Amino acid sequence: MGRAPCCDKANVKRGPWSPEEDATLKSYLETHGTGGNWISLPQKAGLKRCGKSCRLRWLNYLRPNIKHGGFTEEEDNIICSLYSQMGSRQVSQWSLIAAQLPGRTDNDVKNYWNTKLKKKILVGKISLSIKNSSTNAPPASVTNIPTIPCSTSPILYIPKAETESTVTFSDHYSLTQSSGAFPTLSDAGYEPVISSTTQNWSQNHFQYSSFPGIVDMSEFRASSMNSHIVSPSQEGSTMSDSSSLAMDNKGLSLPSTHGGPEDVGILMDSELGFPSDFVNELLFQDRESEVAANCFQYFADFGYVDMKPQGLNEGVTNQY
DNA sequence: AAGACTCTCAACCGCGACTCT
DNA sequence: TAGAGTCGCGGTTGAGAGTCT
Repeated sequence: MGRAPCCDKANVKRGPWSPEEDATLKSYLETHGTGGNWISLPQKAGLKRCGKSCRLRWLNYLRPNIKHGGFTEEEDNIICSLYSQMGSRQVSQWSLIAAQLPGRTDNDVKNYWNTKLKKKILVGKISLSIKNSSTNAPPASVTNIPTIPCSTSPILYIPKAETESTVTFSDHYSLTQSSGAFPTLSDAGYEPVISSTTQNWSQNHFQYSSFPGIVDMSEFRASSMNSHIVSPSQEGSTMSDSSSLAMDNKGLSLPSTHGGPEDVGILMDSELGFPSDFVNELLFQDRESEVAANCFQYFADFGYVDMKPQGLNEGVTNQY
């Protein structure tokens, strides 16, 4: 037995809102507010709409100060950083991310991620793998995330969860350590560098500058014009000219020896066989270097799917 | 020029969480 | 405490616009 419908679907209008309906809803809400009940609101306002539809229309379109389209690079960075921290199945993920972007709605952020941002991220003539979660730790609170003005290095710091520790380095990269189970960069002998931009942050907020054996892949991206671009939400439709597989976080169920169902970040394997993190544009250049060895071990613990570009390897190789 | 294909995003859906009685 | 009603979320759909062939 299913749940009772929220409204009489036979007697409500569906589909796009007309300007008149918008005006009616906006006028009513500006005068009366929601009255704490969206379900009864359309009847009071004289609209033949479902209450949920009214709520959605207001929140996503009519509400004051809503911004549409034209996401900035800074907003891109914030979304990527938060997404990679939260994973794809974090409850309230999109609303939490949207909360960090004034004027943006969760629907906007979600659409933007699914249609544009994933493509930007997935640019690169390298095969990709997806790393699953490192932790069952509670999600980091995002309400206190400081963002650095664009005039400085665009660093976004994610506060530590109770059982996690996170080191942030380069402009976009961080490593999260869960309950001391994985080596950190400081384990490898690197001291944290406290950036001048971090002076108001907690002393736990470390920024690492550069690491031998790890290179910034963003430089590669510019030259990766023959990349395989994937729209995971529409996989299959956009890949007709490529042997690459469309993958997203929900597309794989990876075994984890460390718990958590959420996918956090995405690992790739370069053509050279070195692990990399394409979300954060870092390539572990040298397996043998001290840091890379530690980090590689860190990633290797998770297992990953290795996908080779067409011509190098047919199909998908699991490396669990 | 036109049909096929792709992309975008507003809107809908179902479900878990929450609130109220 | 249980059940009904409602809210708010992520996932998904599909119409229309844009682009390609």
